[in-house]
Amino acid sequence: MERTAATLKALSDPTRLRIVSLLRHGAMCVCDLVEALQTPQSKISRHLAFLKNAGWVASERSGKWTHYSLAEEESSLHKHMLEVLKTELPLNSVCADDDQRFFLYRDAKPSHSCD
Amino acid sequence: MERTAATLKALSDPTRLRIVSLLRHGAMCVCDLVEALQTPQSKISRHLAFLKNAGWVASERSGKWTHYSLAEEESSLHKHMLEVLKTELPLNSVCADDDQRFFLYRDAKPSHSCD
DNA sequence: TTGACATATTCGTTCATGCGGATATGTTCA
DNA sequence: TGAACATATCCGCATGAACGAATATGTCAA
Repeated sequence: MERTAATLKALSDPTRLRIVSLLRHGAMCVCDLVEALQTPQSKISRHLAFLKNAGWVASERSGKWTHYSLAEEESSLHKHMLEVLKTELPLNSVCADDDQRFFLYRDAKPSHSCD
Repeated sequence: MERTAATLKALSDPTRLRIVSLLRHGAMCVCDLVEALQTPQSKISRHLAFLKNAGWVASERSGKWTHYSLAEEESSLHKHMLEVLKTELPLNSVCADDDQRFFLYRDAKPSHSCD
């Protein structure tokens, strides 16, 4: 029960919800998130650590960059929650705006600039 | 987004998850919850207030007693989350034990003793 | 090896939350 | 009215989270 509560606690912050929503587009590095969310790097990094610790995201280092992605679902609750989040979060205007900025930014930057 | 985070924050505590799980059996008064969860009354009452404030439960006064029940879903996210919780929480052994105690207690007490 | 860059962590502060125990509020019934 | 009961709220305390700003760590490239 403690573990379940901790899993859900990770979803109790607006910045973390925005990150989860954005990551449904696939893996991305911290600088992508900083751009899309227009939020200081240290804040993003801290929330990513929180999400990772709770099992929501996974990270993989690639040279200078660390790519974050949604983690494999470790439990049935995790899996079903993630389905709901993927469906519901994008409907929120804040997340929709993040998506917009993310696509603009991604299309503008040279491909493979973060590998 | 703030509201969504607040809704989910209400699910970030073990006692509150146990309450939500138990309430799937229908409306009950605070004393039922105190019995089933074997938890001090002030603690139950505080968490009920938190859940009510977040929109997860509704209360109705009936004489001396206040009956709590799961609230009408106010949003799509709320609705889908509740479906997941109703399915997943009872699988947890802590909630299963609560259920057990609840049924024993309810069957033992005179009917209509809390109306 | 030095400098530039991406990311993580620390520091100090502020605010929220959780708790048990005590008490307040509100209701019923004698 | 006053006692008994159900529930809500307050107190004092301890812990945890969030934040911006600064700094540390790790990697690359010249």
